[in-house]
Amino acid sequence: MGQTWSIAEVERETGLGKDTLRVWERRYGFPVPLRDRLGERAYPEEQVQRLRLVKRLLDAGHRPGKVVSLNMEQLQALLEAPPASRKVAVRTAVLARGMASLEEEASWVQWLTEDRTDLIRQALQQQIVRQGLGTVVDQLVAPLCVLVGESWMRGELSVYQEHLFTETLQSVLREAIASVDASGQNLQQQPRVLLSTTPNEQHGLGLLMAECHFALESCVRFVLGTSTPIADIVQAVRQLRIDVLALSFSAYAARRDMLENLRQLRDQLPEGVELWVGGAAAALHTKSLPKGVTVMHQACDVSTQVRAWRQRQMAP
Amino acid sequence: MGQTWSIAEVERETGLGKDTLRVWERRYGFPVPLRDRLGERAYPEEQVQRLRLVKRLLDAGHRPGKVVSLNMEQLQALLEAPPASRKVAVRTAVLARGMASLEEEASWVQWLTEDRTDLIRQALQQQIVRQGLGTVVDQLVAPLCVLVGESWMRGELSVYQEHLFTETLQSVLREAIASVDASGQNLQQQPRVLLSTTPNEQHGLGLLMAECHFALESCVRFVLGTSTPIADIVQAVRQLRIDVLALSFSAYAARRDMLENLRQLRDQLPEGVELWVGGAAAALHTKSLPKGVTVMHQACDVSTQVRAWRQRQMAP
DNA sequence: CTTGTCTTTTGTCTTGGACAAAAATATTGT
DNA sequence: ACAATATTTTTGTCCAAGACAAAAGACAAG
Repeated sequence: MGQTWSIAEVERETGLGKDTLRVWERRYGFPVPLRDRLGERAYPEEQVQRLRLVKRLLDAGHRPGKVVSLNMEQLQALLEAPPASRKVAVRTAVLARGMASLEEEASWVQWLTEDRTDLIRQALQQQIVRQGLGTVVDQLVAPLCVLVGESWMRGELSVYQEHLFTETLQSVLREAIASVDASGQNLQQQPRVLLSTTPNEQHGLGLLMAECHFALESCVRFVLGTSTPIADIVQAVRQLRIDVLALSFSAYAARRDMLENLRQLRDQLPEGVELWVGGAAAALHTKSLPKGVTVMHQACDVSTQVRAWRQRQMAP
Repeated sequence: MGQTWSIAEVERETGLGKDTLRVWERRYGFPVPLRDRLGERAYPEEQVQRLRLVKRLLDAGHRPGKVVSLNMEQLQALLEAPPASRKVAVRTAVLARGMASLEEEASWVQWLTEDRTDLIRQALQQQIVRQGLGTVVDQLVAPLCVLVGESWMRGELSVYQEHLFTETLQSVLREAIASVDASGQNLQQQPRVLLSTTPNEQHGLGLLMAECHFALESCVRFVLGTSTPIADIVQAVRQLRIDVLALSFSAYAARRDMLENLRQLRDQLPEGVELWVGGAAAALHTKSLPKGVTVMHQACDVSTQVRAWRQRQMAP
């Protein structure tokens, strides 16, 4: 008799809300947890595993009604099939085109499956020296993230390997930023930039890639890290006399939350403060964004926009 | 007529669960939100602000029944008063004793209120060169975190300033770790260490301080970052052939979750893998921990324990 | 001062119904 | 044939009031 999970534990473990889990039980007949002596739901390990696969498929664009009641084999089959939604497929292709060759791709992910983060770190550092930080971020790191996301989706990578990958990238990029800062500052007029993510957004990698470009352009940067409440972002913008607020939204961001947060920010920010957003979130690449929000479709757009900003400051 | 917040927004903004907000309304008569045309709760800004203060008092050890129904002035008064709970007071005193002098304390926090993170960064880097990384982590960084926590509690610091502080520390410590690694490896037998936090624990600073000591002892380190599901921690331990699993629990960790997670880990980890825990969580310093868990009461305990581990490996 | 027992407090879980926002599908116009 | 608009289906979140166990406080006894 294996262990069982409470509904709160399953929420943490799978990222599916309590209300959602209960309503699926009613509608689709899965999951149907056991009950403990108190009548509370007790999910067996096997159902939690199945929920993990379902969550992956939802993130990949599938619909609950189609996948929640499928059994393990059917879920596995779908995960290995090509992306269901056309939108997802297109976006992936756009992002991944930077990678130099198929062989290279294979070797990076291969290293990850073998837990050789030391090799990844070393190779990245070498590439930065050879090609420069900007190029590496745009043409290596960004496509690599997409690749890793896909491999993870297909179940070729464990969660821990993805964590390890993220930490390795962070470490390398932070080091690179530090050495950019050390190599002297440009004296032109520079924007004061605030970098953050909105509440419930825990992914800081996109922010770090953006910071690389801001650092290369010698901007004055203030990094708040992930998941800052809206009210506090606004306060920081005011007190730090920020020119540009840069936000990042990951692929896991809920469309609804993202739009709501952007709307609130645009309303509450002082006149003249620019709002730049980027990241893998699909909703960013649609037209439904509030006015006054600038979208970075690729990491290198940051550099372009900073130069445009300077021009605007010169001749207003 | 100002804007209002939905219950989900208030949950994100204050950290108080939906269920909790509803049950407070029943029991204590606060908050009593307006209702939108649909009958759903719409919290006015003023009540959200009051909830933010209540949350701070709860984190400081006050009890809901005593503080939820207080008005703004009464809450403000309590926040400026000394810590209510004796336990909290004791713990704070222990941790803060490292700081060299009262004047120094004042100036660090002062810099923060003036948003001079550049000065903090610079001063820390200087101190690392003068006194060494280990000493700085134990006697400067750790007490500083406690001080900042207290100042924040009293409302002297904004949320964004606390975020800024955390990011600055992270940046400095990561750089320091990188240069320790660069300065050559010890060839003695070293433990393979996995560093992480359990689900819902977003604070990674404690982990980073621990990593400093592990780095100084030339351990082989794998960093998973924050909030890794238990099952994935266990898998990582197995596949990476880990000797020591190091976890960090912040002051905001829920006692219940922490004990449950530790129990599960201790059950699922392979024989012979050590489980070391540390951090500001009050529950760590009680005796109610499962067997087979080693507590680091201070950051420098890490170095001591690593040396002890080596001895045990030599003569088993 | 510490240790064990009793009482109050407090967060989380329960049920089934409801509805709007999002997505998919059908229908219309060019 | 294709683009824009209208209709239908799907889906997540919210509501209510009640229940109970784990945590914390109070009190007693060694």
